[in-house]
Amino acid sequence: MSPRKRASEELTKEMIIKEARSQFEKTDFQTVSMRNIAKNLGCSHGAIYYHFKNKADLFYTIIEQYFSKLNLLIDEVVEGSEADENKLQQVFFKFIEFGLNHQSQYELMFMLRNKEVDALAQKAANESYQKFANTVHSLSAQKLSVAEVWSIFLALHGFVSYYRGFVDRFEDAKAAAEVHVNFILKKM
Amino acid sequence: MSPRKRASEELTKEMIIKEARSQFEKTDFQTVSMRNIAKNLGCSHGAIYYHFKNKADLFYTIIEQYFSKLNLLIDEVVEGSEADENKLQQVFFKFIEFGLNHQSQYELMFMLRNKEVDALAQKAANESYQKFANTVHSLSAQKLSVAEVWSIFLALHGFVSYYRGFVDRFEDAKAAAEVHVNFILKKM
DNA sequence: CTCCCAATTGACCACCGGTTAATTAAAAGT
DNA sequence: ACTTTTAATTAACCGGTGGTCAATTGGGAG
Repeated sequence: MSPRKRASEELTKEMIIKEARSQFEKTDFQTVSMRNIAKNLGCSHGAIYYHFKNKADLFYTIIEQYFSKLNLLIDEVVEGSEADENKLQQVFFKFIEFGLNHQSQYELMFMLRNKEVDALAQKAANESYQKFANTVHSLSAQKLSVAEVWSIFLALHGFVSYYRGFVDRFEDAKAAAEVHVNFILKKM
Repeated sequence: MSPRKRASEELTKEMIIKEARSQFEKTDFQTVSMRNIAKNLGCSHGAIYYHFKNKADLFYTIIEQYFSKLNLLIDEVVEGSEADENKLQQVFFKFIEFGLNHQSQYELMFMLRNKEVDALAQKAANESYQKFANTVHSLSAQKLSVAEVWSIFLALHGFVSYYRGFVDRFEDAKAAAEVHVNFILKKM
């Protein structure tokens, strides 16, 4: 019936990503659908497939951006002017904050075990962890072992993966996060 | 066409639970479907609804059993004859082992954030945690604070929730688990 | 031997999902 | 002005889900 619309209403990759990201802020991967993204954009769901090969393609594009974002957060802390001890604490904090303020993304980045998205995401996740590990290692006073850094990561991950969905924003778990981070710091 | 079968082939609640549990060992909650359970049982999916109100009902029944199982594992360790220090370590181990050998169940017990199953499961989860916390507290040499026990739980949870899906059985992560448990035990 | 009723079936409902082929129209190129 | 390219729409396909329900079946009770 209604034909195509253009010029003023051109559909761009960016628009799709933006909408997908927005839906993604509210629910999880499984729940977000191509059809719903299209509906909210006021276009047909078929149109999205002109810009993205498939759902995994679209979502991996988004995930990549969030890995960059996380890496950037770590860099920012490192380039700060505080004492290393404080920086270390801040890195832990930032990680938790990121995880709880981008829960759906964190899920896809570090929790999803899914054939579709995996191969690519796993690689990015490993790289991201390497950055984290190197940073933690170089910031710690008495140099930590590889295993210790890994345990630290797991402990942080445990915090995020538990409070995720249970709490809406990082602020709601800030106090608990403080306690947990101190617990980790005590172990080193 | 094919008529009803009875007596020899009677469908019982136990059979349904068994099959659901079995499917549940292989995939997650979302993936396991009433229809597939029925197919594997050689009955129609409608029949299942005669025995269980709905999917959540069926699955909560299963989850309850697994909470009991976890509680039992903790009890077994406590009633052992070793030193408290060793018992503590064993409790941590058993928790991880349970989590990785019953991944889908663990997911439903401690990870799923879902309106359907939640209300009931959350209560059971809290009770189960209380048991864990009390046990850890009473086994620790210099008595741990409530917050410390919680952090320990989160650290263990981090291990399980990371290796889940990444590894098939506990054995595949046993070495890593040892390292992680030692990290947690350090300085306490 | 018949009748009852628990147990079971299978069709049906109303959704959801991703994906794709055919079609249309706007914009760009000539 | 015309063709070509490009971006969008449409509608259908295919497969899945949970859930309901009238009709049926057959085992066991009387």
